[in-house]
Amino acid sequence: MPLKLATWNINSVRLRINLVERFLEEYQPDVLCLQETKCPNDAFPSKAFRKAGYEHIAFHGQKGYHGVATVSRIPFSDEERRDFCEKGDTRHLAVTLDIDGAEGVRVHNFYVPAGGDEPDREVNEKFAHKLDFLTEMESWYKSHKAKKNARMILVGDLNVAPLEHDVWSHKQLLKVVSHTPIEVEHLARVMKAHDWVDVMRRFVPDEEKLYTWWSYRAKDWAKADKGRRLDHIWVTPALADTPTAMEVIRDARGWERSSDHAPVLATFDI
DNA sequence: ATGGCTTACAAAGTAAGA
Repeated sequence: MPLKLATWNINSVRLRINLVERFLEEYQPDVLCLQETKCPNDAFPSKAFRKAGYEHIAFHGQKGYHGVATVSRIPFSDEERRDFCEKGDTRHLAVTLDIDGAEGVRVHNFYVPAGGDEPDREVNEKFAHKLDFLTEMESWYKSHKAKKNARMILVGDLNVAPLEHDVWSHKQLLKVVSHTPIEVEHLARVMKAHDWVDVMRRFVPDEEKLYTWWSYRAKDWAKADKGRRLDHIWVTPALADTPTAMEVIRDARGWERSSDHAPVLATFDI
């Protein structure tokens, strides 16, 4: 069956609930994973999602910042919220989609720490946290590897743009957090831990520019086009042959009072 | 000219994003 799944760093789900509704209406994903919901659990706008046909809702939020949520038209079970780095923050949520004739597909939704300004773990504890978070992801997925045929999708704002053409200027961003070699190495180790497949780059060659985030600070973000690919969709080898389409919904970045991230939409034949 | 903006918050400036 076809499965349409989207990931979007929404930068406040309450402020932009109208944009989320528009996105669901126009693009009709089966599953939407949100990051930076900035919303405590008791204030999550579940009603709007149910009204839009997304009856299956899981969230993991806190006051003020961070927060992830997964909403779905397909039933799911086995909700899991892992506390990476024992910070007590809200950066991970996993569910298992109940898909016919299969043991289910596990969807991991991540919001990896941004890492602050200075790319040096000795002087910047936010950067240390980011690297440690990635290292913990690596060891966690290594421990999953016993289940070699696990059918998993990993999405979210990973806050790392790994390839040269995942940023507008490789040279100018080498010392800018999100594109430094040490972050790229850490992310590569996470990928290797379960032989994750980079779904977005299956559809766009490595030599082509591909972004999901554009700063609010540019006067004209579309014209400057100084983007970065911070948001990702990965699958385990068991699902490597299932992706049939992928699109960055750049249009949504231009909607009135939009998030600084665009949604990424992928279709699978599961 | 990448940081110029944007968000949440028991609210004026602070923290956070990246």
